[in-house]
Amino acid sequence: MTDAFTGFTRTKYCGEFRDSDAGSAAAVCGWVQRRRDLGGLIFIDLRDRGGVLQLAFDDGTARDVFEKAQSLRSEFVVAARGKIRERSAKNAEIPTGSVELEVAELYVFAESETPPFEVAEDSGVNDALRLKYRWLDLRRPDMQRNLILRHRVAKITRDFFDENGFLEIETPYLTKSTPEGARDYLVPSRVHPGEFYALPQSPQQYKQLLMLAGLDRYFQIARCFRDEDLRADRQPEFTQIDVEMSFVTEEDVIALNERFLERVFREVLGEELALPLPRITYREAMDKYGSDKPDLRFGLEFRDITDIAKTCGFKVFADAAATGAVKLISIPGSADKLTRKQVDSLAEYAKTVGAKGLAWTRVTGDGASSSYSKFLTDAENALILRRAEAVENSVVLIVADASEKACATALGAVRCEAARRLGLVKPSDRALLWVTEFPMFEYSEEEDRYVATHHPFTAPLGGDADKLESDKASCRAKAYDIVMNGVELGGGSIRISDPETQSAAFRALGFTEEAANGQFGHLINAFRFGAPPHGGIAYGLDRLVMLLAGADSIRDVIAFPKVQNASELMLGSPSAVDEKQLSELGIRV
RNA sequence: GGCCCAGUAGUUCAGUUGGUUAGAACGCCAGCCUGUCACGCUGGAGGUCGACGGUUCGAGUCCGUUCUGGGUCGCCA
Repeated sequence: MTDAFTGFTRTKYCGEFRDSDAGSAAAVCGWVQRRRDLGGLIFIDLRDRGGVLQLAFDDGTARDVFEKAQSLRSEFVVAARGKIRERSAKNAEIPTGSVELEVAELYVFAESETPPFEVAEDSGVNDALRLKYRWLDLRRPDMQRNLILRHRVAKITRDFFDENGFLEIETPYLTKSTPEGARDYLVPSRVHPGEFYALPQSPQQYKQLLMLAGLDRYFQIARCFRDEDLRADRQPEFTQIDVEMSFVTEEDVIALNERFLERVFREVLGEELALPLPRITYREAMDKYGSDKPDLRFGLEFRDITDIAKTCGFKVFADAAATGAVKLISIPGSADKLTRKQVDSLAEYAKTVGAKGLAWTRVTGDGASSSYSKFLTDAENALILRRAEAVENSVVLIVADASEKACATALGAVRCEAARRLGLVKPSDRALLWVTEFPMFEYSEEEDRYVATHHPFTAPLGGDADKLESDKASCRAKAYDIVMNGVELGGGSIRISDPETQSAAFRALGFTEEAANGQFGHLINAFRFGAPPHGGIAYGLDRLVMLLAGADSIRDVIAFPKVQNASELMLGSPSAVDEKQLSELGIRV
């Protein structure tokens, strides 16, 4: 039987009681975490957002209250009044472990069926079940900590940018489809049958227009939508911290954002970031780590042996070196941990990330054993091991590919996988850096043309402006990414602010003037009326919170996420709609 | 669209070479228990081995298809 709720005022959250509260009256409410019925003595762990408090019922408890306590089960919603007292047996493991509530009044506001899984930290329950019963999953303390942390990051964001003169301005969610970039989510228009709004992939164009409008400094915590396949760090709707500023250079944007990150780390983790953050260029990142978002929590920098490979007698190396590259990493102190079998397993992994194969040498106390040395001269083998700086107990891993980029990308993935398997990363390690000087363009095999690496409004690097159309492959941009632990946390750029350069950029991307005007006419037009120099950045809030929380997936820092096939298991979206809705929208079945 | 992993009790898992009645822990139910805090003790209930089809004297186990979830490549300006 439950009690009618006629109002109840808690003293404070369960987890907030301490020694100093002993002797005072208290009222608490929450969910039954656990019942320990010792016969003449009952303990209830009561849980709310703030933590857990032990309720005690004993021979001093009124009989009807005691009997009510006997009937409590997991996840019942209850409230209790009584007196906080010091425990006779203390529990040092929990913050409230030295006190308990001596219950005088007990109310049961709701009973509960036995939950499909235990509401507890580290439950290890199947994701699908957790998401179907997300409201139970979110009762778990670790999930509540994550959502609280997310709130704090959002609060710090608003405080920081407000204090630095930024205005929070909302931009539309119903906007216009742009064929560049990710697939759009489309929303049919009832008023304009056959026409569609698009949900924004980011507020990019609006925020630039706000700069043209003279708002000078803007930020927004904005939901963005991309209809692409999901990953552990990618959801179809996600949240950006979107920032744009006028009259700034890259240095201004980077300096301000370093102070923002410093503030987040200090207030959320209690850690001091060493500023300025390290910076490496895109070129250097690709050359040393085979990634534009390198994980710098461990070393294992690449060494290039293309020159040695070119002239060697091993066809696999020589052929790759002729047009591409041969690169290696050397992992010291690993030969005793990476057995022959495990190296083979890494080679299998390498193939899944695009490598043709993985050549290796294990340097042990007994000398070197190698998958390729028999094809090379002693001098060439020695040269490679010297280049690798391979000391005793090292493993050297080599990738050769006729495309330098494919070689670097594959070895980069192997580098991260090897570090993971060898446990080279401590959970507390954090490595933040800026990656700068991104290329303006990337060649897209699929489209057989150059596409914008960042977006078509990114300004070319000072010295590279004349390469916009003449040397697309080597033209670099005033673009920068902030990277943490191998995850792209955010990225931004200085934007093009003069119409001439913008036209050149569109021409470089293969847009005719008509096409450019058709898609971006509003921006091009606006640039003719006095565009201030401007630039900005956007962070993936979900990823930032994920890393700060130490979560493995952004699903763990989003209250109601979607699963890999982009459906939401609790409400069951997407779902079919009835014919009437479709016909109203002018959509034929 | 491709590749990889998982699916057995409410939950997390084990299940040998294909062979008798599919097990454990936790949870749940009942009884006992006055200082527990993962309380303890005793007893009990609980299974379409994801689904369908096939091979076989016999399938949780082998094969095929499919569904669900996860990871990843492509994709993500």
